[in-house]
Amino acid sequence: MKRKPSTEATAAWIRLMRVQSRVLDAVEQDLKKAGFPPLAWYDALLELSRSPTGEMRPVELEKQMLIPQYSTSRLIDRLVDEGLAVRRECKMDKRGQFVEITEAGRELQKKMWGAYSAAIEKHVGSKLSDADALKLCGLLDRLGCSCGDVKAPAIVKEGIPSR
Amino acid sequence: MKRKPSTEATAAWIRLMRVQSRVLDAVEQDLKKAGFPPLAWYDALLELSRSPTGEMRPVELEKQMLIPQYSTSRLIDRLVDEGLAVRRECKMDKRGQFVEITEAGRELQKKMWGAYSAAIEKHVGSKLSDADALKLCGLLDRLGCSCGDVKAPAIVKEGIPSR
DNA sequence: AGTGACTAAATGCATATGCATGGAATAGTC
DNA sequence: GACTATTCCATGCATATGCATTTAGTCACT
Repeated sequence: MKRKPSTEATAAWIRLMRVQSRVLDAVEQDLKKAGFPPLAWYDALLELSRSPTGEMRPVELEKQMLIPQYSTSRLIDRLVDEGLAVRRECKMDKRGQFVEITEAGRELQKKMWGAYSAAIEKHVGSKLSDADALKLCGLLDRLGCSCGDVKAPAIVKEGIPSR
Repeated sequence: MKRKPSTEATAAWIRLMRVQSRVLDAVEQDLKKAGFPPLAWYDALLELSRSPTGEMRPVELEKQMLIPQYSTSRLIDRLVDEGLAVRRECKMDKRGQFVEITEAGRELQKKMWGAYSAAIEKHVGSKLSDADALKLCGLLDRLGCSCGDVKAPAIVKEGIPSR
């Protein structure tokens, strides 16, 4: 295996990091200006709201969101503190628990989507044609295993995406 | 202006975030396993080593790295604490100072590039053809203003990139 | 020369994150 | 049934980050 990346691969990686970081900063700023909590709250609430029963095991949320276990634990803490979710014990597995979204959580998720979708349009949608967006997805898929991912395209068709 | 992004734009954004995050985690893990400090140290040392005089104003470093001022200040603190850089006063502007890379800093930057380049090849280079990498760059450039950016392609030709 | 606006950089305080650890429980094997 | 490895989740401690504020200095204008 080659040990040195080509200049093209290196440039692509650097560009990927810089652009993603810049756009994410802009999106987060838009959300903050609109008075919303961090994007991770939205992501968690979205995953919970998409669950048929409105509840998930923390370990499932952890897998969907691709964050460390201790991050999941603490994110749930914050959602619970704000009344956006509740913890309930899992009868089948006493080690674990369920996290269930509350009505307030569903409301916030919907409201955040309003600002989040506007931010996506502003920083991404207005700069890429649909054809280019599809091309970008295809290229990015080469870098990450997309098969095991949440079916983002299918979910996006619902109009409310997963991250 | 449209308020709602297309499903393609949304999917592209989500994919961008997930893939970048996954690849960055993998790269950071590789660096950590090799016993190196965080990638931000590398970026700062690279910027400093590329300066003709080996020194920069913190505000210049801040602009190159696209990080907040207080992050720059603290990152420099850490580099200085480890003997990788030194702070020197700026005669022309008594408010400011110069940050100069040390020999140890140049050494670390080179050593890190060895592991960093291998990680880029492993997680990016082995998965994208050069043609695809160029396409990816072109698409990403649509999302961010690349004119004012550090001339990454030119820098990459040196074999040691900027982020 | 004086002044107001702006800049460069550090820092206090609060919050978030990284990591390893620990406790309780489950699952698989013998 | 006993035992072991693994899993699920929370958390202590240390470090990093976000933010506003502060201080010292610069610059353009009058």
